[in-house]
Amino acid sequence: MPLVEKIQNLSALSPGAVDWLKNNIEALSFKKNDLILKEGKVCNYLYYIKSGMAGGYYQTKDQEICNWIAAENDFATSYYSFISREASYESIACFENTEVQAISYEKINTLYKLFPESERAGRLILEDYYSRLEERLISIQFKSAKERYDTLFEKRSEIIKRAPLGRIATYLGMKQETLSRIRAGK
Amino acid sequence: MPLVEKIQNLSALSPGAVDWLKNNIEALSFKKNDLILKEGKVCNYLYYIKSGMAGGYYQTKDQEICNWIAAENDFATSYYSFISREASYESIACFENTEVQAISYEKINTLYKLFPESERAGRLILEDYYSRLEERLISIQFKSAKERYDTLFEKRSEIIKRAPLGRIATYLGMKQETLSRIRAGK
DNA sequence: CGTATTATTTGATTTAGGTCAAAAGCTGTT
DNA sequence: AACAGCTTTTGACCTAAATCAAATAATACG
Repeated sequence: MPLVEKIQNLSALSPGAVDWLKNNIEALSFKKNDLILKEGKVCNYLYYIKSGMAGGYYQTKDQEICNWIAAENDFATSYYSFISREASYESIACFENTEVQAISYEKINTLYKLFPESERAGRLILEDYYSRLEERLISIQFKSAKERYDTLFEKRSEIIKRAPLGRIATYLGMKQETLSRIRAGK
Repeated sequence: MPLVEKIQNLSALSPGAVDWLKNNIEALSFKKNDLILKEGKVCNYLYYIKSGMAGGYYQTKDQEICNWIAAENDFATSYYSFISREASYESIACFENTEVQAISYEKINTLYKLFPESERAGRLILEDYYSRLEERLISIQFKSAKERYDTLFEKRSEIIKRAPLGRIATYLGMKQETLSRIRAGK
């Protein structure tokens, strides 16, 4: 499903908005391990993954922690940097060769001005980010490592299958060894 | 510091916007243990605490988990419900007798229409909520119970002093017994 | 291919914080 | 003041997951 269709599913857009969007979306291609965004830069794009897989992670004293993992038909951006226009503390990297569609912060704002009904879709995308963050907090605070794994397995089995184990582990808030043992059923 | 001044500190408002705000803010008084918002209702107000203390919490299978605690000069609302217009999963209760100023969702939107420069302040308030949530996730995921307590003690000692221990414990993601032992220095 | 490098698994051990149970301290009410 | 009903503290014990260390397995690359 291309980006425009995905947005349409969130909230209907006028034909004019659809046309305008189609002319203002960029298509980009990344190779496995390419960085889409480097920590310290402002994230100027809302990305949408057509194929492949990418993730956002940040550096702590002694390890990289994965914040989110996005696959086909998922949005991907450094949310806080994108909305606040401040430097991102997270980097975004591709876990596979990845094709994305991207729309810049400026273009989105032009879209809002030209087609006010598009604000609703924009808000829905960003709210979705917020509620995912909330869910993640609740999951880390109250679920056991195995429950967190099982939930991800049910909801996003493509991540379990395709993302690197180390990334999945830090995303789920556990050590790689623990994830490996859970996976082995021990 | 009254609400209007607090907002001015975030982002300057025109004299017209300030006047309009002053005429459209409600002042409300709550007693200790009063509910400001009941779980299941849409949160229609952005509250601002003039005196007292309140907190947001939600019910799990076997306990109430505190999401946030706000004191004098803090904003307080059920963020997700307020922005999405959906039922709140959290309740807001007063931990002390509490005086608040409140502005409704509708009035805020009128303000935005009448005085577009006010959008910036609105966005800053909401971004602040998002980044607090992020900080909390990171803290729960990577800091020990004692470190989490110490951080709260440094940053918000009024909470440590005045909020009920059980609320502080669930807010910090630990058991009350653990918090009590940390406090006793054991 | 075969070897180097990186990713994953397995084993042994430790530990932070949870659980359960009871005691001690507070606060408000008549 | 005395009692009831909270909140907070303390003690003994237990367990999930971390840590440390090493062995395999998978992947990439000349």
